[in-house]
Amino acid sequence: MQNDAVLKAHGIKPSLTRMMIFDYLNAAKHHPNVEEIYQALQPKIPTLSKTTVYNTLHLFTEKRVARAVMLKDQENRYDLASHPHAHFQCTKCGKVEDVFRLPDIHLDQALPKHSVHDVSVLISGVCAECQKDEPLI
Amino acid sequence: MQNDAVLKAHGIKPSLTRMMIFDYLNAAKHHPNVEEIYQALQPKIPTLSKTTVYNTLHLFTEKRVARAVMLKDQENRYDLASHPHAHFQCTKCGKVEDVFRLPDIHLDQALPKHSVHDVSVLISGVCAECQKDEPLI
DNA sequence: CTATAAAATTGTAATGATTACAAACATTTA
DNA sequence: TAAATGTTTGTAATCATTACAATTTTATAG
Repeated sequence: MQNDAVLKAHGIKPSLTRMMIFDYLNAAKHHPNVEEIYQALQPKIPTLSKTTVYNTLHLFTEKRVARAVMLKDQENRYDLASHPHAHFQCTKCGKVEDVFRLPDIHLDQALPKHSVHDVSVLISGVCAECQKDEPLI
Repeated sequence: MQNDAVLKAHGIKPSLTRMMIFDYLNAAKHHPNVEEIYQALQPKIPTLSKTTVYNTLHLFTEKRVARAVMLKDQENRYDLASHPHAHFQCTKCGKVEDVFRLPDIHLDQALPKHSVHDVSVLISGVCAECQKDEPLI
């Protein structure tokens, strides 16, 4: 599928700027942040503004074309380390719930040469409460 | 184990401030941020500064008494949504690697009433490169 | 082909969490 | 008791993100 078709399929009008941001994400093997995307594309789109990059990424995320990668760059909520568990965050109301009883994730095969200290699992979606409020889409 | 013993066991001197922050985390069922911890404890410790809360949480995290919870509050790195995978971030060099071949996480039993849109897995530890550099502790 | 409306893009300023850093204070050790 | 070490504090700086209004571009109706 061509890139513009991917955007259209997600209900996004494929403007040039959007296409180029999509292309950049598509080619990037790392996980670029806004600054990086802006610096990379600004020479090609001289009028590009950082706000547009923010807007576009928010749009992509909302329409599920892209997703935000959770990293420890800006950590701001804390848990005692004693009870490992996952977190569910509702995209409607923002509430966070603990999720226990997750299957163990075995990493030995996937990461044989790494020393694993911690595994964070964040599940996002719509909680039971918010599903009552919202009609089916 | 008493709280001060927990701190000592992790090599942290149990000062009053540290004990109270530990107690607060221990009692909190949600995932408080720095502001919240500060607001809750400032009446009890009138001289408390926010910097101390930051310092203490960094210490706790470093000594593995607490851990930072990954949430979508400040999302700043992006991925195309098309290839779900986990991320490994090295705590020494900060490098991020993709991790494929993770076992599927089945959430139906754990979250029967929720609508799950996305699952983010962040593994942290020391990468193969950085293990060469560092002698065994 | 205009005129109008809608959507996309831009730039500036504000916000707010986090960090840097040096000073003040407390505690331990010689 | 003095010196050294560790802890706490306050202020200022940083930096990603957001708010918002203005501008430009694109689509649509007459």
